[in-house]
Amino acid sequence: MLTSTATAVQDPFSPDTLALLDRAAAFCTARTSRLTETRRLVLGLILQSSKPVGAYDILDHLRQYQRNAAPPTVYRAIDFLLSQGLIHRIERMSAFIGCAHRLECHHGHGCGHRAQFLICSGCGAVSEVEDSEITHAIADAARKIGFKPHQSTVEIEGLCAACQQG
Amino acid sequence: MLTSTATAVQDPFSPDTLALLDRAAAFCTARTSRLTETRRLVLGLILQSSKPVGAYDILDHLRQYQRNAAPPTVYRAIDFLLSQGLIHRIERMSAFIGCAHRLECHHGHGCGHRAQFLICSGCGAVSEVEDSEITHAIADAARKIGFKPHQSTVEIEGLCAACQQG
DNA sequence: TCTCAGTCGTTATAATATAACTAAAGGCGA
DNA sequence: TCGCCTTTAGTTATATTATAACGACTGAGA
Repeated sequence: MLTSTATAVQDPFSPDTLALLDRAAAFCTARTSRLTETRRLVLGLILQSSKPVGAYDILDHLRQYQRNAAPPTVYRAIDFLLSQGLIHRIERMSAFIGCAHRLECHHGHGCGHRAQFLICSGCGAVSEVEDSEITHAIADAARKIGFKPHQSTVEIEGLCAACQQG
Repeated sequence: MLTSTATAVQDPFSPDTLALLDRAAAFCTARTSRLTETRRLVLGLILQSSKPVGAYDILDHLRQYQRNAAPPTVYRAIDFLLSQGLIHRIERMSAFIGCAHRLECHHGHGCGHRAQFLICSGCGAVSEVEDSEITHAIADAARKIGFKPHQSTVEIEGLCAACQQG
């Protein structure tokens, strides 16, 4: 058994997060994309947070594990994770959250990417929903004016159930 | 009649823009808010553009008329115009466009603020719609999970009718 | 083994936005 | 009109978010 001198910092994640990271690794393997160590750390840091996290917050935490991490380190990982649909960017906050549907649902990995986000101005938490009424309404509205939609951002700011009690 | 030495730059706006600025001035007067000269210039510069404009683009142009304009000059004007609903921020672009409904419709000034934006990745143009299906779908989805919505951002990226021809 | 695509380290800088403090201008009641 | 107070604007500095550019390393396949 190794003792602690010069030992690298332990993997910092909770069992829940570790389980999600395992799913993410499997997901990437299936797509022949590579969840490298840096990418895995960044994803873990995002998943670990109950709120969206900014790139420089991620960087601060990442530096506990990789002393020479720099902004491009984080942004490259973020770009990868976005491209795989493993995280989402919340535009209003310039921050990132894990994708609930990629990693948490048990219905397989094929779910669409038509997510909407509910941002609580009380506690800062963001929940992701996939509401087909919204999705269809958007598609219809676009079609009506001859616009061919490719991707949409829906961010709803307000008060979550818990914060309405306070 | 004054001749041109040291004359201030002429008001730079097209007749269309000037008409909109007149409406905006009336709108502000009615609300007892003040469309000051700087705010009017910034609004004019935004309205004049067919695409969303960034704060520093505005600043560059503004400096033709106010040599000592600085970032806060522009951001203060933007904050005011946003607060009056005279412009919108396009989150995905960190840029601003005039509010079509405040200034262009002839149905009075009371229209709601539940706008959605269609962003063309071909030409960069953004059009604003107010689609009640989308608005209702969002309200319903929020209610379903006990979330009290306050404001929402809907930005749909894709190809406009014209750019689909190309 | 060679090569190529992909990934990462590193430095510098671009682009967007705000803090903080001072001064001027405008509205308003006495 | 005067003085007071609120709003607006000038100015400097800095915070925050994001990308450019270039070289080195790595791992997979020809």
